[in-house]
Amino acid sequence: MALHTQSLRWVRPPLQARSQATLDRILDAAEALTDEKSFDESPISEIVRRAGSSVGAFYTRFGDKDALLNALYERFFDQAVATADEALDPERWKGAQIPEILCEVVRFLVEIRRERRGLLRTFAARMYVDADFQLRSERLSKEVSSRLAVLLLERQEEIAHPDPVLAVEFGFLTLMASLDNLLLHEEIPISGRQLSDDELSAELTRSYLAYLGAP
Amino acid sequence: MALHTQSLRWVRPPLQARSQATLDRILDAAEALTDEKSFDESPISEIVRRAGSSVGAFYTRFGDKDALLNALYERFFDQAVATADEALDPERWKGAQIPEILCEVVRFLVEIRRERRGLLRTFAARMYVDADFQLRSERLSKEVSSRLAVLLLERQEEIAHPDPVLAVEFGFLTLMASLDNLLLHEEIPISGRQLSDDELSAELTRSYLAYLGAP
DNA sequence: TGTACATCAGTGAACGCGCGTTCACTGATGTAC
DNA sequence: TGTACATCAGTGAACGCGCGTTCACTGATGTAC
Repeated sequence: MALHTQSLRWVRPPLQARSQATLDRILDAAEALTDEKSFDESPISEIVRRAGSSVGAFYTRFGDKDALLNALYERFFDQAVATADEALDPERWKGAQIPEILCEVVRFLVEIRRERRGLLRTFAARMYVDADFQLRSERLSKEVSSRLAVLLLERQEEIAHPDPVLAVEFGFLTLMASLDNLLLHEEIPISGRQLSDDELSAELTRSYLAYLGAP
Repeated sequence: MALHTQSLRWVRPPLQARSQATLDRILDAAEALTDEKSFDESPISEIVRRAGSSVGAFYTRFGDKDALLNALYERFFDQAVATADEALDPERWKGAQIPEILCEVVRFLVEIRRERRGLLRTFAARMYVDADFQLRSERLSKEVSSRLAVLLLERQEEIAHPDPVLAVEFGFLTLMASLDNLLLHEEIPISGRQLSDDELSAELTRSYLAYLGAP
């Protein structure tokens, strides 16, 4: 599985099913904790307690606490790329126009941010503080962005922006930045009230489309 | 001075010129350090050493380390609001159209992010981790946003978006989010190369204008 | 199929380092008479 | 104008807590013959 191939870089590979299960439980417990407090505020002792494991077991898998965060990131990365591959498969969108595509993509990105809010918040915070981590997470953005680019640039005649290649990527970065700001923090009221996810998606889609110069 | 009025909430007020100077030096040293490492990685001992002060002096001003961060924020807040008041004064923009205004505003916001990168990065990271801090820094965004809104909504006939009030604020949030993502991290190459500040400003302005539905 | 041995996996108490915070003390500034 | 006293400001060594990490040990799994 791609998951394990990637994680190898941060985790001593488990050789028995038992230790693989322990590893998974530790990752799950750590991710669950991100919904409650920041990574720095989550001691290893608490993570392993929730995982029904022990500190010693932790250190047979991970070199240090940072390796855990990186492993969490790799796991998310692999899942995200796999999902993007499927969702942005050109076959799937045959005959569709750009607005249709973006509307769906935005909706999907909003949903993910809801589901894995704590984890993504942890990553977002870390990026501002750790340049290496930022580099690694840029890779994910590029990975998704390039797949989306294929789709949109096939429909270049719908794009009025003078530099479509730039526009697609820049617009995507803007979109991601907005998503992180709007959905990973506490609720932010806009023009007096809290926007629903649908309204938010609609505005973000509208913004991306307008920037590209598509209908 | 507004600066001190605000800071009162986080700082025991200095009664002598000498202690005011010490306080300023501590704030300056702390802000300078944000260019080198994160706030968490900057021990009080190092901050005060750079300020030519001492740990004890620190604790006669600040209740704890958090109070320092909050004081830094208050200081920035007051400066930012004062600047916004001046820059977005309706008098100043008599006869100007929206594109002109936004172009200037974006350019200015980019510049600030260059000048105070470390500080803003510290704030950005903290927001993801500390809900109280986020609330406080939302106030700044609203403060600036509302002044910009006055300017733009005076020119409502230039705005095609069906809900101009929402559009102005939402567009501003999107703009700020993008600025933070693009300028507070390490350099991010876009479509193969590093964009200059001018190119970046141009794209961000174009994006905001397009979303509003202005020329 | 059973036995011996090697390696993997896991345990949790103990260690130790870093850093925020305290505190007993010295020096500077201001004020009252 | 000088003196005594109170308060403010500053010093830096010492404390102590939290938490990441280590380590001596037990138990489980796999393998060779």
